[in-house]
Amino acid sequence: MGRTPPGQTRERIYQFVRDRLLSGFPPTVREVKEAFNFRSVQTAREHLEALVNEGRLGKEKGKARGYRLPDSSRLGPPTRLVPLLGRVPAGPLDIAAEDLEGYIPIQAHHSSEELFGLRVRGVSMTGAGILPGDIVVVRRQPTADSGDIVVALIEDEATVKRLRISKNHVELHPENPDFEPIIPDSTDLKLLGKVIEVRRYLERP
Amino acid sequence: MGRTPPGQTRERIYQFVRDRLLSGFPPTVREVKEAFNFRSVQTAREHLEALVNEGRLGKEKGKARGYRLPDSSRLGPPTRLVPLLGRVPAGPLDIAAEDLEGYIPIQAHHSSEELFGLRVRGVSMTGAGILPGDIVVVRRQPTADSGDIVVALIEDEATVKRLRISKNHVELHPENPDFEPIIPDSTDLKLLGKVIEVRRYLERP
DNA sequence: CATCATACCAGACAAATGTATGGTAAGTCA
DNA sequence: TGACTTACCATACATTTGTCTGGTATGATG
Repeated sequence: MGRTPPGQTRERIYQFVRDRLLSGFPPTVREVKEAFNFRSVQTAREHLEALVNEGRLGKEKGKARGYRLPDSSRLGPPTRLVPLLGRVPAGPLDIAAEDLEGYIPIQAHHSSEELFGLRVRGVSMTGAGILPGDIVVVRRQPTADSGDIVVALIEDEATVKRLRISKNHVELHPENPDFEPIIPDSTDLKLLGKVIEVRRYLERP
Repeated sequence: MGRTPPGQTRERIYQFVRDRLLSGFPPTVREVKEAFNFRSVQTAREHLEALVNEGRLGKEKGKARGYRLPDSSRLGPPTRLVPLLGRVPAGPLDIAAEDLEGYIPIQAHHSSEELFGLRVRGVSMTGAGILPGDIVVVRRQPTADSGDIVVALIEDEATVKRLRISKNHVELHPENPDFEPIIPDSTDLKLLGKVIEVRRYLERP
């Protein structure tokens, strides 16, 4: 019976399970057994239980595929995939397939948040470090605070701007001196949400 | 026996299952049954099977939690958690616990890539849309091309700059007119890697 | 040497989970 | 009206999956 030094297989099992969990399809104990060519399910199970006892994995006891990444401050909030949209619907996030560019992984602090990604097309926000081609991650909300960077729909066209609220009206400010603020008619403006994250991919895969 | 118009429950079940799959924990048929207060497992199963027949869900037949998003759903490359470092080691990525600020989820195109995140501290790259507090995602590599944005160690201090390579020497250029290019002595320079992504979190959790 | 901790195996059992069969009820259409 | 489609319910069975009990073997330590 071959046997590895203490801790070596454990570490490889942790990485296998972690990768499976991040890919969205948790393994069964038997899948771990097969992945490592053990002859016994119990071998896999003992490694997994040890990882749970060390706090590196969480677990829903007795449930199929029940191992989880733990909710710990080290790993941060749970990760989920959020749709990257080519076009934003005005209503609820019923995503038509042709509007879906892909998905991006986001650490979501509150699971009730409805998030989406949108690709920036213009240069009106370069002064705020938001360049064409960047992706903004937007939390859907119908209102925002003055000073927030928001995504708004004006006559069915989505735009990223800084919101300025005064007594009588709302303004959408660019962060680029070549552009003028937009003062939309209130019936033409629909605020979609607040930009909570900006991402730039510098390299094509 | 209450009953909804055709297609309405189906749509809500699709969204429930899709969100569970995007969050990384696929549901059992019984979990769908309970989420929708059905009295019978078979009700949930029939909706799920219909979604499979419509091509909106995939499935590993006979497997627990076997429903999947179909391959056409453009999920992108697998996600991994990449360490966010407070200090960059000059050697291999053996991370001391005090240097680890947390983890960020990255879609990794090549599993052999060694990645880390680093928080930007200065204003020398604002012209390139990289602001203080941003996180740069770095792929460890010992060389890069002229024009790449890189992370380099100069006298044990990590800096983010644009690399300029000429015949005789290497320069590290800021993207801010208030700063001068750095022309390091070649023994003082260690190139750690290339910046492949920039992230800005606009909101504290 | 005995003891302990760790890494593995074998087999059986309990529970979770997927699946199948038979059914009711409502709405639409010819 | 009958036939068909769809949305639900009830029950049972088959299979997968988690768990437990008993075991061997190796290396380190007192």
